[in-house]
Amino acid sequence: MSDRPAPDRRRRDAAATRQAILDAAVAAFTRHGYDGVGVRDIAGNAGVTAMLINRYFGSKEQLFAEAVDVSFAPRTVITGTGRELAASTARTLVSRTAPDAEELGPFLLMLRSAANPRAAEIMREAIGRHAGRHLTEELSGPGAEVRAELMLAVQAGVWLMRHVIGTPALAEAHSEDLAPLVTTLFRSLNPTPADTVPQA
Amino acid sequence: MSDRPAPDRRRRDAAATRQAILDAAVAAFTRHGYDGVGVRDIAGNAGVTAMLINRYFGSKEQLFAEAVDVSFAPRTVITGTGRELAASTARTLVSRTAPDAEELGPFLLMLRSAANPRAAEIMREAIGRHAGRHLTEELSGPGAEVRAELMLAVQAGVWLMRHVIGTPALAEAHSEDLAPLVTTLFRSLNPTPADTVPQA
DNA sequence: AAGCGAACTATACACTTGTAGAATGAGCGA
DNA sequence: TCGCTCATTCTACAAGTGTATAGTTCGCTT
Repeated sequence: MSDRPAPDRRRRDAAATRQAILDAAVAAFTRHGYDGVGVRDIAGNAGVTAMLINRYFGSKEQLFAEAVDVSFAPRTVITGTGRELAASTARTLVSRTAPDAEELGPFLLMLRSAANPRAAEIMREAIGRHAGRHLTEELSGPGAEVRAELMLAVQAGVWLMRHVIGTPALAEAHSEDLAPLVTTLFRSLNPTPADTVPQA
Repeated sequence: MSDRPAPDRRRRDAAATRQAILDAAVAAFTRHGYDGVGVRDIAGNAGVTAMLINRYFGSKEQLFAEAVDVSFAPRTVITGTGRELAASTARTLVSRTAPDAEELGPFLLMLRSAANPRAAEIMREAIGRHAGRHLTEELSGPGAEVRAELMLAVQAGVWLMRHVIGTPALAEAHSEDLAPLVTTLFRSLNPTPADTVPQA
């Protein structure tokens, strides 16, 4: 399970090694999930021995926590603002979940690690710290938190069905056909500021 | 990890034992995912030894395949028909994903097993065989398959954020507040038959 | 060049995993 | 009551898990 070749041997550099481990961890956890990777795999991809993980991070769990933080922090869970938020985010989501796309990201990490309760807890906290807060600010109005989390839910669901499970219609759908549908979904969660939240 | 007490000892009855194993497997895979349970756990909950799993199902993987089929087959992934489909399905989804609800179901099984590629493949096939086909028939019009799978995606996403990750706003939301939002989501995927699919 | 602290590795342990093969024991027809 | 069949269990194995302890070697400082 050596997803990528070990980088050139570093001259002994603690900071660089730590970073290499963290990078390898983000990639590996994203591809295989928390329980799907062993510390030996991660260390191997970083070009070191498994023990260094404990030395620099304390445990696999703490490494995961840092990897989650890295993956969730700067990522563009939403793109665009105001009226363009829905369409822009939908386009980004659709293009990133395309079968050939290779820019993975936090949703994949979340989906593939969700089975582990401790991992789920760690990810919940990271969402609160990063994506959730950010999204809530963008979606004004009553119940912004709930609508923000629903928007995350929709994105996670699309990632799941289109990229992880690989449901045929969704996986093979063309971007130009899929984006409008997803845009509609997002818009129903983010009505233009003057509107009120639609009630059923 | 003995989630439920072993049932009373059966008199030697191959069919009943097989069924007991299958029931225990559905429960265990739903709660912990494919990689999160061992055959010894499942067998223990069924009141037998791990070896019987191989005897009756061939392997853990084949047991999982049967468990997936059982879990996906008769479940009500959608409820109601026509104009009531969106609101009815939303109500069901919201009540089932409530924090205290204890009727689990196929979405949890899917989310918690998604990390394993082989499990994902098995589940994709089961969806095509059951839920996907059923839903597509209900959602007429062009692109029904894609919209059906998007509807599954939304449901999976809500399950994920509300029940698995436990994102605070969604987890604590009252049903009467959440159901209308989800209904809106579903409606945008299932416009009343006379309408055309909304374009962005 | 010597010494020392830090970066890194080797070995090992206790445990769990899925599954194979042989042994056991219950229940039923005779 | 015997004896056979098959449901069920026992024992075992090879592989893999996370991590602790102890050892090795690099490279900077003096």
